[in-house]
Formats: sequence, structure tokens, C-alpha cells
Amino acid sequence: MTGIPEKPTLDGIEDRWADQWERDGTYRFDTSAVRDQVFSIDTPPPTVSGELHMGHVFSYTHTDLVARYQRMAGKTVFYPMGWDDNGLPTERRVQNYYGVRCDPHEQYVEGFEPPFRGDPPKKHQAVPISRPNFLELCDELVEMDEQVFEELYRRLGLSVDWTQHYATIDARSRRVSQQAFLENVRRGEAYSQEAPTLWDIDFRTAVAQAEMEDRERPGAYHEIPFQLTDGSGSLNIKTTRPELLAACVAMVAHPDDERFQPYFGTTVTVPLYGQTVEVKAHELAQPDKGSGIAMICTFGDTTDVTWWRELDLGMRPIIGRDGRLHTEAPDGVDAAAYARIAGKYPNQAQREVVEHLREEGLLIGEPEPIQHPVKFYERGDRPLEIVTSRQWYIANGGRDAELNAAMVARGTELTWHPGHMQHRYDNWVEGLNGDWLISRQRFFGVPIPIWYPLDADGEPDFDAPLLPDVADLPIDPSTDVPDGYNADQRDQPGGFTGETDIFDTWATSSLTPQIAGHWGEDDGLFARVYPYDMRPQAHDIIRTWLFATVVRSHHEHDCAPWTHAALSGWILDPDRKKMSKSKGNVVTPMGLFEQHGTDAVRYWSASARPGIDTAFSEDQMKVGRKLANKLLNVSKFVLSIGAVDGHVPSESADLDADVTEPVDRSMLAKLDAVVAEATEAFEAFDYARALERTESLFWWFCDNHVELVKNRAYGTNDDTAGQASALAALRSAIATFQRLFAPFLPFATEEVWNWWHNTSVHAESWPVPTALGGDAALLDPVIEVLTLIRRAKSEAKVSQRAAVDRVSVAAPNETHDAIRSAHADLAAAGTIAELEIVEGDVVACDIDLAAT
RNA sequence: GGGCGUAUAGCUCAGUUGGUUAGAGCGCUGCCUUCACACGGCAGAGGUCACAGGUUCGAAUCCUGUUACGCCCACCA
Repeated sequence: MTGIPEKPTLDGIEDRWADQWERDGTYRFDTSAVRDQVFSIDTPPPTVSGELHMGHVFSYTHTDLVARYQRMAGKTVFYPMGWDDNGLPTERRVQNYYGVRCDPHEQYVEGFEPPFRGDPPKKHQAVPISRPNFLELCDELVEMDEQVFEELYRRLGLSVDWTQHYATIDARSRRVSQQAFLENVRRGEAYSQEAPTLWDIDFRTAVAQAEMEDRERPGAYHEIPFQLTDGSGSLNIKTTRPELLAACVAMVAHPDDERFQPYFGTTVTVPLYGQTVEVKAHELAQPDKGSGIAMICTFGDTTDVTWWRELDLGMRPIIGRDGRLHTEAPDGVDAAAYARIAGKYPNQAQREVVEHLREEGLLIGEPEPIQHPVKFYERGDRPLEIVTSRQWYIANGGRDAELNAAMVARGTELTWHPGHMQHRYDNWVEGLNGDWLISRQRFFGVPIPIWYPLDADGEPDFDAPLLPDVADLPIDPSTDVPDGYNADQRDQPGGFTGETDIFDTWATSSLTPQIAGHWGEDDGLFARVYPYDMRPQAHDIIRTWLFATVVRSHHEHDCAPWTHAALSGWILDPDRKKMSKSKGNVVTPMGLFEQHGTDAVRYWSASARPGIDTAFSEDQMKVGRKLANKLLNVSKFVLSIGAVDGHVPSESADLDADVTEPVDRSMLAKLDAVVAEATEAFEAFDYARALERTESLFWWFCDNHVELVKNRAYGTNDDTAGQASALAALRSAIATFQRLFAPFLPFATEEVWNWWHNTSVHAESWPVPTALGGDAALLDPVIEVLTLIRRAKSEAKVSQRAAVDRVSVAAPNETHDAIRSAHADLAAAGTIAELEIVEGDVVACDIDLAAT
């Protein structure tokens, strides 16, 4: 208990209380709690990029509001924190920070010193280093970044239990990730397959459907004739990718398209390259697109893959993993013609093919420019190609209707906030077109824990993978050796070989509930927190993080991973565009914390309704600052009345006996209603509503009720019972407001609470309505009269303290009792000598100002 | 092409099952240097609730349609 300060201030309270909370373990999870007492949160692990941006502040505050409410409402809150440091963003950051690049062919260098630590010059050529050296640098940088992040999150006032923390690349995450995958393999939910796959030619890795996005790109229709092999004419196609003519394996048109029905089953010759292909029918062919008949190539797009599979066509792959056309012509393709494009990138090959077509007179008309959507890896710079390779998949309902229905059903088990976000989930699940591709041909990530036996020729047997023992996890198959083999049998005929791929980052982060809850390591803890109560996250990763987590939970635990999914919106800049670095309009949170105070920044976040994209607004932060300041000052004022040496006399427990005045009971009745509303709102995760109701009554309380009763509270009228009533009601109200605001303004409320308590406000119980049964409406006509008196003084341009000789209040009969009950308070608040009440249709005042 | 969301004061937004004169904050105007707060207080001006129909005694709220903006999804020939 610090007592009431002479001059309350918000300056410096963040560091003081953040340190205190850490010392006291205020937010520590009680591991002995039973499940019913626990509120568990599957916190999003932010990508550790070295800086916190406003989007983090915004959404993490939302989660913290709910966590703080639940804690005060009596729950033990499991609020862990994770860092997502696994995957491409870290690889990129390591490359840029140290001026290196990973080349698996390089030899490991003991004690390697990178050329730079931070900001290599722009013209610096990245130094190739081995994979182990690269991973060491990843670990080093991640550790530095995480320290910076933790400081920022503490400064934001998150009530996280920092002892419950994890990183998606740490040993526990690797173990959980590998163990869950091996369970998937054993149950047949995970499998490897050689198949056409979306492929980023720059990152040289396979890409999942969820990481793919459409971008509008210019292209052009090239009209090209295919000669019928019986010489009876030609069929013309329009294609945007003439460079794939050499990969053509068939033509296709819609089965009902009368223009092409006569040709189904006949053959044509591919121009330039001479291979003979058949004309096929398939419903996916669209009669109104292009010329109505298309060529099928292996592979130009995902429709080609579908056609190839369903029509059981042959394969003529021409694009390699490096994005270049193969140097050798595929089967049946004219080698001399192909030589002109061999080894080129697709865009170069296209120019060459068009030139070639022109030379041969096989281009009908000029290419017709169009804008069309092209698939990109969301982090990539060049269009995705489709390359055949062996990859690992987890069944997610993309190929199995029954599983798909089960995944949709899991979505209905969740309570979505806001509810309409479920549509996005349904949309995504129902639109899946394949299983979840989890293997990546990258370096920094969790290794796929699999080996393959090699036959006498040294060829791996992919159908009989060697699995490690769960007790040995985590493992790295590139250095660890499977049971029954010796290290020197690695990559030898009759020996074994390790899987070189790693898991996609989502394959690990889809297990955050299991990682944070110590699944497979502390079953008691896991049972206390799982399924979690809440998954907070951004709505743009429903199709990735949210869906993937549901998939893993469905397979492993046969339930939904949480009961509530709370989706937060985005920050928009004042032009209503999504805030982004490239636009140069990102503001750093630390500067805002320092300028406005953390509580003020949190206030801005808290005033945004759940799931709604929200404009960045420093004005809102100023309002929050004002609110925090007001809370300090009104607390000081109220608590100072009747205080001794800055200390408030201990509270009487018996409000019923102390609060006797109808006016005071009316105020507490209004507060009761707000407590009920705020509680109801928080139970529905609507923190913004709770704030708005609380704040609205708070200002009314400061401006009206305090002003009305302060003279009685001072005891200026020698009304002892009235004074006791006023003081008890004021202190009760202040105690309630301080707790109602605690989730929103954790620093300011802790500051004022400690003036008169020895406990943390964040460990206090959430307010419940009093049992006084006051008449909430009683004060309304009273305050109306007070406002009229103020208006009269304002219009007369005199001070609000100016004395009034006489006021005649005209008011409807039914309000007379109420106004009479506040007669003395009104007279004192308005400095009125004589106040009379007469009948009238509406409340009105006739005021005689005293002569000055 | 399918789906979802939003549209209320100059700006940012509330408005809970349809119910008197549509609310708040910021900004703006005027006033008060008041003994909790000038990082303050009091008061005031400001709205055809996107548009068009419909249901109803009564619509910002429900229904239909239209427009604008944003987002998600979709097989890109």
C-alpha cells in the first residue's frame, strides 16, 4: 500500500509494475488446477523478425484483455508464449544479416566467423556456407531477436506466463513435430508420393496449396493450329503458354461441345515438335474459354494435372527444379526444334517459340494481350511451375470426401468470433484440391525423421521407410543412424539414406497446442489445458494455421483443438489500406508506448471490435491517455476525502448499512447494470463492448455523480449519515471501476489500486453487482436539473461556482420524489440559496442568478 | 463465377431481440485560469442512418433489389 500521492502521474509506471509482476509471479499458471478452473490460450507464436509492429500490439492486446478478465473471474489462465523462428523468414533474415547463403555442398567450418553481423553493404556478394554453419547462424540470430521481442511484449503489459514459453525450432517443438508426424505415418494419415507438385523455382522448394496466391499478370493468347493426322484440317487452340508445346500430351474439349465431338478419339500433330496426341473429352474444359479446345501439357497448370490424372495420359515433363527447360527433348519430340529452347527459362523459351512459330507460319494473327491470374508462392517473385517430385503429405480432406466432411464438422464445433469467419473456413475446406504437402526442400526447420533402406543397386525403397523410436526424438536423419544400421552404411548399397527434406513451418506450428501443453512429456499438464479454451489469431491465416491445427488435432486426438476461435482484424492506415512496410507507413510501437503510455496504446486496441479491421489512430490513444489520467485523478479525489495521512480508512464491509441515500444507491444501481453488461460482453469475448459500457458510465460518474455529492461527502452540511453514505458509495464505485478497467489499463489500475490495497488488482476478483437494489433511474431527472443549472450559468457566461439566489424547477409529478431526494445535493452543487420544485410537463428550470 | 463483410455527424465509431426528439469521442464554436484533474471542466452547433422498393401502427434496425468499398474462395487453356 503506497498511500495517495500528492501528484499522481502515469510516467514510468510501466517499468515499475512490469518488474513487480515478474517478481511476484502475478501471472504464473497454477499447475495444480483442475481442468474446470483453467482457461487455456493457444497463443500465436509471432515470427521473430527483429521488430514488433502495430499488428502485434493490436491483436496480442485483444487476447490479453480476455486473459485478464478470465483471471479476475476466477480462472487459472494458461497463457504461454511462443516464437516462430523456424522456416523461410529466418533463413532470409540470416542471409541478409550475416551476408551468407546456404549451400549444402559446402564443407562445415569449425568456429566459422560470418563476414558481417548486421547490415552488409548492398553490393556484398553472399558467402556460400555449409548447412550446419548456416543453422548455427540461424540459432544465434534467433536468440538475439527473441530477447528483443520478449522485452517489447513485456512492455506491452501482456499477462503471459513467461515460464511457459517455447520456440518452434527448439528441441521440444522438434520432438512434438516429429512424434506427431510419426503417429500420422503409423496410422496412414501421412504418406510420401511421387507426384506433380507446385514448385517455386527460386526457392527451389515444393509449395502447398495454402501458401499459394493468385496475382494478375499480363499474358497473351497465341492462336496455334494443330493439324489432324488424317490431313482433313486443323484444330486451333489459344494458349498463353506456347513454350509448353513440347510438353503437350493431349488436346481436350468439353464432351457436350458439338464443335469438337466429331474429333474425340482422333489424333493431331503438335506444331513445331511433331508429337502425335489424341483429342480427349473432359467436363473441366470450358467451351467459352480460348477457342474452346485446349492442349494438355505436363504441366502448365493444376488443371493439366487433373486432366493428366483422370484421363490417364503420358508424361512429357520439360521444366526442371531450377526452373529451366530440360536440356534433352522428351519422348516423341523433335530434337532439333527442341534444341532452340533447351536450357532456357520459360519466359525466354516463350519468345523463342513465338519466333519459331512465326518462321513456320504457324502463328495465326498476332498474340492477343490479356490480364489473367497466375499462381505464385506467397513469398515468391516468379510464377509457380509444376514439377514432379517425391513429397510427404498429410491427409486433410483434399482427396477424401469423408474426411473433408469431418473437417467441416470440426469447424462447426468451434465458436467463432466473429461468427461469419466460419464461412472462410468452410470455403477453404470445401475447396481443397489435394492433401497437405508438408515437405520442403529447405534448410532451417524440423527434419523429417525418416530413413530409407537402399537396395543392392543403391536405390531407396520409399515404400518401406525406417522410422526412429519415439524415445529417441528429436532426431536428424542426416546425422543420426537408424536402428540396425551402422553409420558407415549411410548412402551405401544395402545400407540406408536419410531423408533430406524438412517440414514446412505450418507442419510444426499446427502443433502449438501440443507443444505449449507439453504433449507426450507431461500428460497431466496436457490434460489440464487441452482442448484449449481459446485460439486467438489473425483472419488471414485461417486456411493455414487454423485449419492445419484442426487437422492435426482431428487425427491425433479426435476432437477440435479449442472451443473458441477469436479472429482479430488488421490495422489499416488512415487511407483504409492495409498497413505494410512497403508503403512506408509502419509506426514503431515503442515510440508510441513512450509518447502516449502503454495503457493508451492498449486502449486504442481495445476499442476496436473483435475481428474488425481498424484504422490506426493516435487520436484514440490520446483518448486512452486521458482516461487513464482521469482514473488517477478521480481516484485521488474520492479516496482523499476522509483519508488520514493519504491512507484510506479500511472499508466497511456492510454497504447495505452505510449507503442509505437514494441518490447513492441509484448510482450503484447504474454501476451494477454496467458490471453485468461488461461481464456478459467479456464472456462473449467482446472486450470492446465491455470497455465502452464501463467508460461511458465512468465519465458520467466523474462529471455528474461526483460533482453532485462531493459537498455531502466533505461533510459541509453536518449530515453524518449522508456523509457516510456518500463516502461508502464513492469508494465502492471507485473500487469497482478500478477493477473493471484493470484488463484495459493494467498499469494505471495497478497504480491506483496499490494506493489503498496490498494486493495486485490483477489478482483481485472481477466485480459482481451489489445487492442494494437501488433505483437506477432515480438520478436521471436529478442530473437533468444539474445540467440545466450548468447551462444557465454557461449561457450567462459566469463561472460554474457563481452563486444562485433561487431556482424553480418545473418537472412532471412522478419525478418530484427523485429530485426532492437530491435537494440538498443539488443546492450545494449549484451553489443555490433557494430551490423549489413545481409541476411541469418537462423538466425545466427558472434561475435567478445572484447579483455579483 | 461463388461466398462474406462494411456503408450512421467533417473524422473514427456505438446503436443488444423494430418502439419516444439517432448517441459517443476527436475536431469545431463559446465560456470557466474551480481548492482531483489545463494531459482539465461546462455548454453549444453539426446527421434525409448509401440508394430504391416492401412488411409494420411504427424501420438505422426486418425482407427484396441496386450501388460503392474491402476481404475470402475458384481449374490460370
